[in-house]
Amino acid sequence: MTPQRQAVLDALAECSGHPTAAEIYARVQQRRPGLAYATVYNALNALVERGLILQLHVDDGASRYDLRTDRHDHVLCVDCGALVDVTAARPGRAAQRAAVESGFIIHGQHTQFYGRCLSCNDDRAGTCKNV
Amino acid sequence: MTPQRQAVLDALAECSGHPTAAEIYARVQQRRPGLAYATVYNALNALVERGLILQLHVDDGASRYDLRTDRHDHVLCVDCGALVDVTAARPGRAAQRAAVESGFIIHGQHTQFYGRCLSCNDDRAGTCKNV
DNA sequence: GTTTTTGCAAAATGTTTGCATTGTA
DNA sequence: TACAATGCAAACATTTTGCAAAAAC
Repeated sequence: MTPQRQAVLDALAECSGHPTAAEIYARVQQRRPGLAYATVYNALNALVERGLILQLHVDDGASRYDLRTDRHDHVLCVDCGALVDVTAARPGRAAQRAAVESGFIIHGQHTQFYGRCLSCNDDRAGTCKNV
Repeated sequence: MTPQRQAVLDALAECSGHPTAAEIYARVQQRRPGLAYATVYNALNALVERGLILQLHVDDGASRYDLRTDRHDHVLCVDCGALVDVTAARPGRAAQRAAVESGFIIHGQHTQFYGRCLSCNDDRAGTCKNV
């Protein structure tokens, strides 16, 4: 754990929600100006490999990173892109059935829910603050 | 539905599994040489918008496209990248709990299972044909 | 003293855009 | 005629790579 990686981890902790690499880069600049973009990616990849953070692929944009590493699922607002953690469903039956059906050995699972957040649902005018 | 979009749809149907835009582009070249890469993307986006195909974001690489539009889930081999359809779990309880927990109105859900396919599991030497 | 990491720029990858041209309703 | 789609190149966004210098073990 180098100072740079710690700085990236700190920046991730300070960002609310599930920031992208770009957001983490912007935040980390406040503490360690000049830290290279590539180093942020290096650090993020290293942290993901070590299991200290999660990398999420919620849509076709940039990856988002998540400090929470226990098993949990996510709800995405299709209007504003807000991403919220939710308690994971028990793996149970679904994983077992998927294993039988596919012949795969299954290690994990992640469910992504799609919907509309409270703000986007209340006012259809698009004044949701998360946009 | 233009001839180009039909050609893209045909190419998708001919590709086994869940091809990327690049694979679809390569395949469509056989029928309509010279069809532009951007047109393939245009066509894919138009088809996704119309609900004729699905766009999947399984990892940080290229999007994969899926002819199957009924609700179903996917199993990903973390070694070779093979992606297999499986029957979707009933939405039921999990979605409802996610809605309560997040305050979102939830329209849909997709579960991604992670594991290892039969080939990758049998021989750890990496002779899996899907790689 | 060897191995890993950083920093930088440049490359690779995946996708979209601007715009003139073509085709279609 | 109007409207949308194509084709092309170039732009854009995201992420990785190559390599020299610096730091860590």
